[in-house]
Formats: sequence, C-alpha cells, structure tokens
Amino acid sequence: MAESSRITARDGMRADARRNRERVLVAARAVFAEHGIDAPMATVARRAGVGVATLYRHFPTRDALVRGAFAQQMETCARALTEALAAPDPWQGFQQLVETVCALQREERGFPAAFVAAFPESTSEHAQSRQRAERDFTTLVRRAQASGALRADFHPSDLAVVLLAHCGLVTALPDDGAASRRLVAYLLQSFRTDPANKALPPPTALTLRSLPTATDSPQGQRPPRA
Amino acid sequence: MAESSRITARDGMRADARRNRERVLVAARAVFAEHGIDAPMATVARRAGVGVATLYRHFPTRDALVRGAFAQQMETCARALTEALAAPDPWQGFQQLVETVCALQREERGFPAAFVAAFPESTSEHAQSRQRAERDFTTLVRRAQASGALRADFHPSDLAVVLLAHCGLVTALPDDGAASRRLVAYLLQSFRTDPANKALPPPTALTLRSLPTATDSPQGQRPPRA
DNA sequence: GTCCAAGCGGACGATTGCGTCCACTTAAGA
DNA sequence: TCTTAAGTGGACGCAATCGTCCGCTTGGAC
Repeated sequence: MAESSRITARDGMRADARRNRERVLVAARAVFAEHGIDAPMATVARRAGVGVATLYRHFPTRDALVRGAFAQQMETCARALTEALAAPDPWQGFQQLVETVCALQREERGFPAAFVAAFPESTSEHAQSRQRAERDFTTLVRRAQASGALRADFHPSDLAVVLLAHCGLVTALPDDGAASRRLVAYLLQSFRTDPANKALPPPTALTLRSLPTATDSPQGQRPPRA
Repeated sequence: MAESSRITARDGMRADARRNRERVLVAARAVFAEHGIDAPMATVARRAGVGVATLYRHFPTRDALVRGAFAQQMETCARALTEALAAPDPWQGFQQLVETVCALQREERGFPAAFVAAFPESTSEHAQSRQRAERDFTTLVRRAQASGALRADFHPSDLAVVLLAHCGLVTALPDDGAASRRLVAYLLQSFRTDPANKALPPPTALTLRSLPTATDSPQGQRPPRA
C-alpha cells in the first residue's frame, strides 16, 4: 500500500510544499490587496517566488486561491458570531458582530471583493457551516428582539443587505475608514428600537467632490481619461 | 473656408453618422446591463450592427462610451436635485432625491457600475456642473436641517456614502429590488430627526443563504467552481 | 446626375492572461 | 548514502481583447 509510508508531516505534505503553500497565500493577500482579486495569477506566483505550476497545483482555480487567502478572515467572522451569541446582552453581541465584520472588511483590502464573490456560494463543504451560521445568527436576532433593543421588523436577511452594501462602500473608497464607520453607525442606529441618537463618528473629512482623486484606485479597472 | 459648407445637419454630423451614434448608445446600455461595463467593445459594436471602427470613432475610449450611455440617467439625477430644491418641504425633497437616485441605480442595470466608475471624476467639463450640484445639495441639507426634520449632524458627504453603498448592494444582488428598498428605508429613517419608526418595506423574501443562487451573475466575473 | 469627403467595416498585429506539459530538483525513508 | 516519488519552474500553445489602418460606400451639395 505505502499509503503515506514515507511521509513525515501529519498533513501528508512535504516540508517544502507546505512552505510554498504558505508563501503563496501571503503573496496572494498582498497582490489582491494591491490589484484586486482579478490580478493575474502569474503576479501572485512571482510575488511568492514560485512558478505558476506550483501555484496551480496548490490552488487549481483562482477561486480556490481567493478562498484560501481569506479563510482566516472568514474564520474570524465565524468566531465573532460565536462570541456574539455568548455575550450577556444580545444587542451588545449583535452590534459587536456587525462592527467586527465591517472592521474586517475595511481593514483587509481585497477581502470585501472576496466576500461578495463568495456570497452566492453554497458549496457542499461550506453549506453546512453556513447553515449553522445562519441558524446562530437568527437565534441572536430573536434574542435581541426579545430583549427589546432590536427592532421587531429586523429580518436576518438584513445582515446580507448591510454587509453587501458595506462591501460596496469600502471597495469604492478603499483608503477611507471614516465613511465605513459612518455607514455602520447610521445603520446600527436605525436597527435599534430605542433611538438614543448617539453621536455619530465624524463625517468624511473630504468634500463630496474631492473623494479618491483618481489615485490609480486598485481593483475596478479605471480606463484612462478621454 | 468651406468650414461646413456642405453639411446640412445643425450638429455638423451626417445623417447616417448620427443614426449610428444613437444605435451604439442603445446597444451599449443593453450590453452593459447584460455583461457589465467591462464587456468587450466588439460586443457593443456587433449588437449595434456597426463595425468597431465606427464605435471607436464616436467614442474613443470605453470611458467615453460609458459616459455617453448613461448621460441621460445622470441628467435625471440632476433634475431630481433641482426638483428637490423646489419642493415646499425640504425633508420631502431630500427624501425624494435619495429615493429617485437609488431607484435609478436599481432599475437601470449597469448604471451603478458606471456611477461609481465616474465618481472620482473631476473632468474639466463636469467639474462645473458637479460643483453646482454639490452647492445645491448642501443648500438642501441646510434647509432640511433648519426645518428640524433632518438630523443636525448629517453631513453632505454622507450622500456619497449612501449612494456608493447602495451601488454596491444592487451590483451584488442585481435582480432584487427588495434589498435596495430596505436599505434606503433604513438609512432615510436614521437620517430623520423624528424617529417615527415608520414601517419598513418587506424584507428580502430569500433566506440569507439562497440569495443569487449562482445564476451566472452578470458583471463581476465569477470564476468556475473548483 | 456627378463628385468627393465624411463615414464605414472588418482584417490585422500586438498585448495580456490562462492553464498544461515535461524535464529537473529535492525531501526524507531505508 | 541511496533511491524515488513528490515537488518544482518556466516555456509553451491557446484564446480573448484591444485599437488602428486602409480600401470601399454613401450622403448630400451643386
């Protein structure tokens, strides 16, 4: 049989293979952040210091690479949900969850794009954990509503609305955390039953016009002026 | 000089040229709606029933084509602002404005993408009308705040936040007007000083999971599964 | 009807990205 | 140390898109 007779590592990978895989992931995150998830595979390979073949062996499709690159972030999201459920005050948990996920989207460049790309996903493997996440979130919503803090007509699917909208925002204005914080604050506030009208974070410092100033924005190709 | 001695039409274009230009614009809207604004120029030309050269003559860059294709929508936006300023109740005007623009983004496929693509824009030609639009909107905001209906800490730049977020949402969920309406309602509500807590439009009928169901979503290339 | 410049279409070379194939290198068990 | 299969790298063939060039067609003035 010699199934894995000569292999030492527990994951059945040779040491160099594991090392290269890791290097590819690091490079992928960097390149995706810089040029968007549509960046050429060869660029990722070069950045990682490996050949294209190596990259393709570890990640046969761009999709697999994207998923691999942001698996950690996805896990952080999952953890945030668990923590939210465990929080003593369900509204607190809810709020924390939304803020954590949005912060993640805001900070890890390229992650938002990966996030929406992964959205229509129901891959066999993910379907299960996804279903669980949904169930947990619904529970959280019910509890928060029962506590009276979350408006009764909030629907779990509204989370998707929030996250996708937020993705769009941070993708369009990559360098600006202020806008993201502002949006999240507005939304959380209208989710809250009691309109305590807490102070919002400061508005975007820029005027409406002078926004990204065409600084060769990554992702989302920007054709040259006429 | 014979500057335009033999030309009849007032815009200095031959009849067939003008006809073709119009056909290209119609085709561009259709194709952009179907395949996103990154669709090949040749596709637009074929759809219009003209050669690529003709397309390139009328619109030297993809950017010019996009701008041409959605100029009408942009004008509708501008008109909405004018109407909003003219409305007797400034809050009513404000609300109407946001809803009109968002409805436009929701209905005219491809327009959202064009919208965010055009955003960092300050082209000589547009700078002027843009500046005026900004000034007008700021006036509208001030009036609405003075009337007590719009929260005092709303900042004109928040409009950009709303529109970009909304663009992101409708781009990610192209066929679903419900999500868009829901987002707009949430946001407008948190802009309003008096939290009348009006009923929201019904939530997305879908569960969190079964959203676009990978139906070969247009724009935003979707690499094949592993 | 005649003429000619504006307008037209499609072929074409260039560029870019994809994914595979194959000969070479190396980790690691014996 | 020796062996060998796992791992590696980059050249290569293929496909898509871009934007231009050039010879043909046609609107419209006279």
